[in-house]
Amino acid sequence: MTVTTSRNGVASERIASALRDSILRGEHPPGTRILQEDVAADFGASRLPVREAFRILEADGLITLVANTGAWVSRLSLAECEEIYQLRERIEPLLLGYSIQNLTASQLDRLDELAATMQTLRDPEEFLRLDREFHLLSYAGAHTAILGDTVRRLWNTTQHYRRAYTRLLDPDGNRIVHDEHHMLVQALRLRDADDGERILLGHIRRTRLELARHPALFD
Amino acid sequence: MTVTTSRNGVASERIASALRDSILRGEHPPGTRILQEDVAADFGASRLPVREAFRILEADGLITLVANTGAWVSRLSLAECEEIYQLRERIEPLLLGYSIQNLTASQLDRLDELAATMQTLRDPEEFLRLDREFHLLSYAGAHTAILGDTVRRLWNTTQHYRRAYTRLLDPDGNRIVHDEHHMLVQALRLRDADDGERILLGHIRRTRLELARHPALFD
DNA sequence: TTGATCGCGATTGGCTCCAATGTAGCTGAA
DNA sequence: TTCAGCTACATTGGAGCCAATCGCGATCAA
Repeated sequence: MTVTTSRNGVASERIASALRDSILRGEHPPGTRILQEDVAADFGASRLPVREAFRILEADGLITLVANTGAWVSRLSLAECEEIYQLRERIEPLLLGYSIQNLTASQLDRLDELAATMQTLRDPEEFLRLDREFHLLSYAGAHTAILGDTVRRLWNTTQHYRRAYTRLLDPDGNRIVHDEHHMLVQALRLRDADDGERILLGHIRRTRLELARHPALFD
Repeated sequence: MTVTTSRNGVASERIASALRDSILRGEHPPGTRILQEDVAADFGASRLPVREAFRILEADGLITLVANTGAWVSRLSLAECEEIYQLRERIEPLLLGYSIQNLTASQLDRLDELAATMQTLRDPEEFLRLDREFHLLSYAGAHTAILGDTVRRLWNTTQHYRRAYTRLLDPDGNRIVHDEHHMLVQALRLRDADDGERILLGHIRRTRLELARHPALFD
């Protein structure tokens, strides 16, 4: 399941959540302008909660606000994308270490199922949805607020580029990704933190290096 | 120099910036409630830009918003503080590696000066100001947006606890801190990234362990 | 034809008023 | 005395209106 639009909270948070999902689904590519009035009309609200939602998404790094001018879906330079992947190389193994001790049997089964399903998928958008669920679920055992939010923010910021990259992955690249999924789940099952962190680090590093080979995807 | 209230941007950003500084200066201890109307009156504005400023500070982790209820200066649990320090152990050496190549001679001189001044200071608030400047300046050579912002956010979130901790540091603890300052500047001067990262890592780790010995500072 | 300048329209920023919600204090009965 | 329920107030959330600002296009001169 994708992240559903939360019914909790006030309008600004609901709008931010829904807008975040639609940006992550690729409905607004990087560089697209977003008008307060359009969003307000979509949600049947006034512009005020939309302005607050924009502030939330700006802090998430998903949109860029310019005073008196407007809001645009954020673009990344290749350098910024590399920064994010270097950060993830440092942080995610730590988060996985927290998570690996507490994953339940049903969560591990679901991870297996996701890895198997992704192997046979043809649709890139469906792949991205499952990949996101795999990613979030593998960290679900870590009962951390700050660490988890930090990783989630970094992941979201690069979603557009993950999409573009996924669409041009050759069959061999796909095979590597699928192997990594299966190996990671196996390490999680064995509660082998060292092995899990090693596989994860390798995956992130490999992706970072491959993205660097496609500078045309960036500004 | 403290972080000055930016004159750039619109009211909500100016208010957020000024409020951030005053929280970091300790004028609103953790758990303090902040009313929209009070802030609006302080800045001669209506509540609207204040509401946007609150959203910005919430994303910074400095205040906590509860719908229909109010805003409070964030508190940290010991576990969250440990999370932050573990993150910093992973991230800051990376940031220092970027910075060490580009620090100018005048920046290095200022770092020397700061280290020496802090050694003779008696006033904790003045120490915190200089410590913050030292921290920011040592990373000034890193021309990174995302990495730098992430570290700045983590640093800000723990400022209250750094304050409380500084006030109860014994003379021996102070001596260690001062030694670390001087050693770090020396490594920076020699452009010795490995040594700089080692010293920085040791400093953060030591502080994390010492904070864990004072659980009474936290919730 | 090209460049700069002026003005208009589109869009965002901000204020005031009103509605909704949560909290605290009071009243009453067990 | 204590606890439950109710009422009133303080505070936040939201809508509409007006002002400020920016970008774009038209106009004019070189």
